[in-house]
Amino acid sequence: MELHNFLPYQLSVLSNKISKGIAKFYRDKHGINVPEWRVLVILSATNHQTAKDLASLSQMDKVKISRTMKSLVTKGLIVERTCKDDARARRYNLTINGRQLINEVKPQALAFENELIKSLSPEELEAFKQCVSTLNQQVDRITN
Amino acid sequence: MELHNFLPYQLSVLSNKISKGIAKFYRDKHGINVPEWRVLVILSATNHQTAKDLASLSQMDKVKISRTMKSLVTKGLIVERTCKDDARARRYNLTINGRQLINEVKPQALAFENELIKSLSPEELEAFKQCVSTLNQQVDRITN
DNA sequence: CATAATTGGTTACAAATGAAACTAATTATT
DNA sequence: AATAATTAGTTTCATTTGTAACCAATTATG
Repeated sequence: MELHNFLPYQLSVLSNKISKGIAKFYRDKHGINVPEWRVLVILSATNHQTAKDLASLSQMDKVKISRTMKSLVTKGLIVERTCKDDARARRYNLTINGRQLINEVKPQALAFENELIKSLSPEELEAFKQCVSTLNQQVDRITN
Repeated sequence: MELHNFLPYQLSVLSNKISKGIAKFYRDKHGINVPEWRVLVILSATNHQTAKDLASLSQMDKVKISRTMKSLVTKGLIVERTCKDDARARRYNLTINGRQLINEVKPQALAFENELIKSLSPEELEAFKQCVSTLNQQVDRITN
């Protein structure tokens, strides 16, 4: 077994490199981290979610979400509103600033992704994404 | 932009799930973590490396390696020997215990990988690995 | 309807991580 | 050969993360 040929390792290295590359855009210029970025992206598509929703949509655990929401509120990027149907929960919405940030960073993130997948042909990319999806289901099957 | 369609996100989720799945084997039973595991795997293939070598081979930074080596020595899984040609460096070798651990965990890790890639056809897998490699080079190109 | 079980979210504590400053040895430069 | 620059590795400190315990509200059960 060579670490370099071990798929889990290869994926980990690749994924970390990519994440770091993109994080650079929003960390350096806007001082937000990966969990914050993910929550903002989700809210920019489907506003007005609860922490529980966001945890599920982002695949992050509830503790991380809790801390992230607190931080985003402090930074003025989202607002917290009470939840009519459940007094334990609250719903979150982007503020003007939050939306502005997203509108600024999103194109850069997409450009990065584009630059990246430019190295694959459309067919290769399609097949690749399909594999990622298949593998994802398979891990779930194995680990549950 | 939907987070679920964003390749960097998909890869991150997949990679983390897989890593956790494998880490379970060596964490629960042997109390070692991912960096420790990686170093042990490398040493099991090519013993007698310096910290610098291990950092490069494992793609982890020198601080993490430094801490990992210390911990592995403490756990009796590797031994530290002085380096003839450079008094700053030392070389590391697996102990009997270290080798035993690797021999026990490696098959489980490989079995996990096998179970995983079973979901792809040999051609799909080949193409997938090729893409991973291409993307890796492309990230390096972009970020440097 | 009272109580038990569950659920949404937070807090506290320990461990992991990253960046920068640091020490000591080596190599390069003059 | 003396000094400057680089390199191997460590330490320190602040930030992030994970686990478990926790509180309060909701739902289920007898």
